[in-house]
Amino acid sequence: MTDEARLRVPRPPSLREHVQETVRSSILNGEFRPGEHLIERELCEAMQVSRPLLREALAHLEARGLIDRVPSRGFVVARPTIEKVQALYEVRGAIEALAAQYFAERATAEDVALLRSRLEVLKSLSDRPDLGRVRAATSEFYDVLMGRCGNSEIRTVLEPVLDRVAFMRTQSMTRPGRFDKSVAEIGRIVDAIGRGDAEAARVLSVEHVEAAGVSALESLRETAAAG
Amino acid sequence: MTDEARLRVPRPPSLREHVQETVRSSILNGEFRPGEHLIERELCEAMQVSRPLLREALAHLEARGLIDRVPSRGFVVARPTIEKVQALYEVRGAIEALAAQYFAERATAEDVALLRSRLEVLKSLSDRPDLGRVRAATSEFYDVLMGRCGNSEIRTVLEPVLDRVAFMRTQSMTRPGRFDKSVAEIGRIVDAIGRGDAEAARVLSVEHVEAAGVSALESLRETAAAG
DNA sequence: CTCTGTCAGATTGTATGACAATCTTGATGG
DNA sequence: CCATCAAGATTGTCATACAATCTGACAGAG
Repeated sequence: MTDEARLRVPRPPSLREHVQETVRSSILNGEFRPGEHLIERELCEAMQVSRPLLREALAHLEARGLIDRVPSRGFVVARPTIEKVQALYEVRGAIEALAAQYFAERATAEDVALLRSRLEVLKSLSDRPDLGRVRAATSEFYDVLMGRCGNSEIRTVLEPVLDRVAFMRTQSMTRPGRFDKSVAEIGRIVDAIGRGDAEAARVLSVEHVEAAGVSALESLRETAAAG
Repeated sequence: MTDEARLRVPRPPSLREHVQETVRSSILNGEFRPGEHLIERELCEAMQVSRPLLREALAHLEARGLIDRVPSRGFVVARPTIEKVQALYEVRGAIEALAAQYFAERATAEDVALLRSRLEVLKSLSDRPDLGRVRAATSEFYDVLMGRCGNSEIRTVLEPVLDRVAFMRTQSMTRPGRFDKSVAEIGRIVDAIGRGDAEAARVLSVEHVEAAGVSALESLRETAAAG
């Protein structure tokens, strides 16, 4: 780490950043549904910010693929199609596998311990899987995985992908048995990482995301058929 | 493809999109140098657009990692550090390998032929490697690879990564012998794809990007030492 | 009763102008 | 030569405006 980074004094997040994160989390936690039209004036009033500022934030989220722009209609929350979800899970698998591999190869014992502790939180939720808690714990697990895998750019690439399948993930997590299975799979990945077995961590990650993708697609097909 | 997509009438690109692409290409072709401060008023005047519009475009580019925001100082063209470039090449390798693998597994004969034709253009530049032409031909090659590999999301993830190493790539391409070697490596990847050998395409891609990364890091160290 | 054309309202796309907060620069004085 | 301070430049944010476009409702025709 350079001096520049070490000595940086923490700044309060800019207003725009705050707006951005507010909209983002509203989408991630399902407050804004996929396909929903985001009306600028309403959002401005709700957050008490100007339209240019809001539009900056929305442009940011658009670039991350979380919302789509429809010409002359404005922004809508990105709607997952089967094809897109399939593609996203494939990409997610490749990147997450890379993260797990590097984590096994490069992380310190302390990093591994931290990852284990995040896994324990996930395990502890197994009996009573409250959706909000599961989301938070999962997000914290990934925060450690992405942040300490020894590749600073994995986060910038993986985070948008995770955001875009967040909606699917909460859906598929509510399928009976899927959450427990998922936690068990993650546990095996962490075990491999703990052993320093990068190849196993990689393969298990690919398999984990593949299984998650199958589950997500199933629930997507169900809701598509139901709706 | 749905009717919705087939019947869509082409819209002129919005002004904002145009601004965004103009700034992007100015960065990619080196008109704006890494670390350079982008002064909003100047850009507005040069492009004859309003500041809110310009800032929307910049917010978009910031989300893609092409420019950085420095609090109270505005936007600067992202400056590649050795760590970041290293990390970006690692990520690029994983994603590009996935693209090559899927291309080998999923693309039609027509797709492969198109990819080959793009490779031929690259080969034809070997004797007189004009930088602009090389950039254009490389970009067209990747356009086919990303667009026809059978995973629509690889582009959304890989394109920003390629943008962010574009500067390094042009630098490393000017190293004696690197361009020819690179084209030869790409040729072997395309051959593997042509044979439908997905595993070979994957491995060769990883190796290709690794070699490119080594070359990029070498030239980065040189310029860092020189500057 | 259904279809089509039209019009009012809502919403976006974009511009202008403004102002406080902050940063940079250069001048001033010790 | 160094420290200090003032002036200028630039960003962060806002309010407002207006034309272009879309939506939905309504009226009229078949």
